Amino acid sequence: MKSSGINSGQEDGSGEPNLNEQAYRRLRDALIGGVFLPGAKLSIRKVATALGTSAMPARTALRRLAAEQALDILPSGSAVVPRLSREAFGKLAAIRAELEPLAVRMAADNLASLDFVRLTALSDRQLRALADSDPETVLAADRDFLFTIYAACGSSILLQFIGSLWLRRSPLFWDARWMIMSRAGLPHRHAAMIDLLRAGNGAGAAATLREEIETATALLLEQYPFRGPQEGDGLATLAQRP
Amino acid sequence: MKSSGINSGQEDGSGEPNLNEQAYRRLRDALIGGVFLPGAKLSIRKVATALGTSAMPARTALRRLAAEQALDILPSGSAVVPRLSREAFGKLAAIRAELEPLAVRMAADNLASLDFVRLTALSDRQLRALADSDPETVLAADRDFLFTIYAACGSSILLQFIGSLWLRRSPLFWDARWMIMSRAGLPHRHAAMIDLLRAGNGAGAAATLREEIETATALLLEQYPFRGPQEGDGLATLAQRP
DNA sequence: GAGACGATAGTGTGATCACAAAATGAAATC
DNA sequence: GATTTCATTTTGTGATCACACTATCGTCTC
Repeated sequence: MKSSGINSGQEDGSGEPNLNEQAYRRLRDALIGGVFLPGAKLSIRKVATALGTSAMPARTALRRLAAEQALDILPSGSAVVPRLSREAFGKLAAIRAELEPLAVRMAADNLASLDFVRLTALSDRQLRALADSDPETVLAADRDFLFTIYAACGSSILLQFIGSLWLRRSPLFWDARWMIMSRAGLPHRHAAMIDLLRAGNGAGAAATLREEIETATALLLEQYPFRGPQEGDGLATLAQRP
Repeated sequence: MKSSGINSGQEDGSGEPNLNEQAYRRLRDALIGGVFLPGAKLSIRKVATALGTSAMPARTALRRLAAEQALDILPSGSAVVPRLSREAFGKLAAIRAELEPLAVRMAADNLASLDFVRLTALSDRQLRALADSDPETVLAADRDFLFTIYAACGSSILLQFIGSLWLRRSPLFWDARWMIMSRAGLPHRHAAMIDLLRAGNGAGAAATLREEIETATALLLEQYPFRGPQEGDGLATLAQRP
């Protein structure tokens, strides 16, 4: 991926991530890692304290995540981790089912042999984690696998949109991780996608992914207790994370 | 559209838009209206002066627009109006061709008779503006027509994504407005879409829209002088707009 | 004319503050 | 127990400032 000289204001002049960017990344990673439960309120001052910064970087990061749809804003102005209704989750999945296969199709001609080495390793890693009942690694390997493909699509906007969708539903997915773990057939599809992509069949790989998204969505729509109980806000855990 | 009690931090307690939101809307509308040329730099202090606020609302609005992909951020941290390459424009259109028909399909069952009255009026308005050689109204009627449909899709995220795509390519579209005006067949498709939607054929309307997006994209990819000359930054015009 | 250098102006970032609004908890009332 | 009221605390917003970095411009040298 070539750098276009355009970034998101993420580094100071020396190339180090500035405090805005560090706060954003830590919050983003915390969202992905299930630190916050759906419905958790994130106060600027409390996040700043947990991150060890003044209020400004926390505020900027929270507002950025809100603009990216990862967080909602209450009428009071407070940021809150989205609590997805069954309907909202279904619609989010419908958007994913359009955008992620598009990214696969766009990426198909750009994947190099090093990418395939990496994809194979990630697929294997997921298999092992599944056998080891390690949901965190299963979810991470899944994410890394798909984003390795998407990274080759050549569209930073498309990557951003997909990232937003993943962020938005991360808390729910983390909450549902044991349900997802019990689902059969997951690793075979990644291996199948690798084979299709190797064979130059981007459309086939895209269709396989679409089916995977739709299958996972149907499972969750059927089994996940939308609007389950919520406790705690996760800020103590945020302060402890690097 | 029902309010979910969740907003984007856009109003103070009394329901008035706060300064952040006012600055955001004015900048957004200025982007849509072609006030800024692609490549124009938007300094926080200059935008604040033009808007008549302190730096904070301007800064917040610029960062929000950047997070939404409407603006890019240079390595220096300055916000800049995106200058789309031919490739980037083509990819942006590919994303539109996935998301906007999805919105039409999702909206099809939710459109009410008042919506059709409005859609018909907007289609007629666009016809008149086309006859009157009034590009601003043509583009505005096109936008209002489509967003009237999309508003019924039931997904705030999808609306946000589509809005982001429209914002990002607005400066270019404004620049290309006379080229777009010369294109034949535009109003017939909106009338056809209305008929299809009335008949409950959301998939047909979505396919018609997809064809429209792809036709317009092909025209611009062929004829628009990507990386044309750029002058001025538009900040004086921003200060004058309400 | 091209490039390097230095001075100056402009710029974004992060910190901090004040204020008004929202949230919270306790006490009183029904 | 449920609701209302009130006092207090918390909270987001907007303003302002200082600082370090970036951009610009003018001058000098080759």
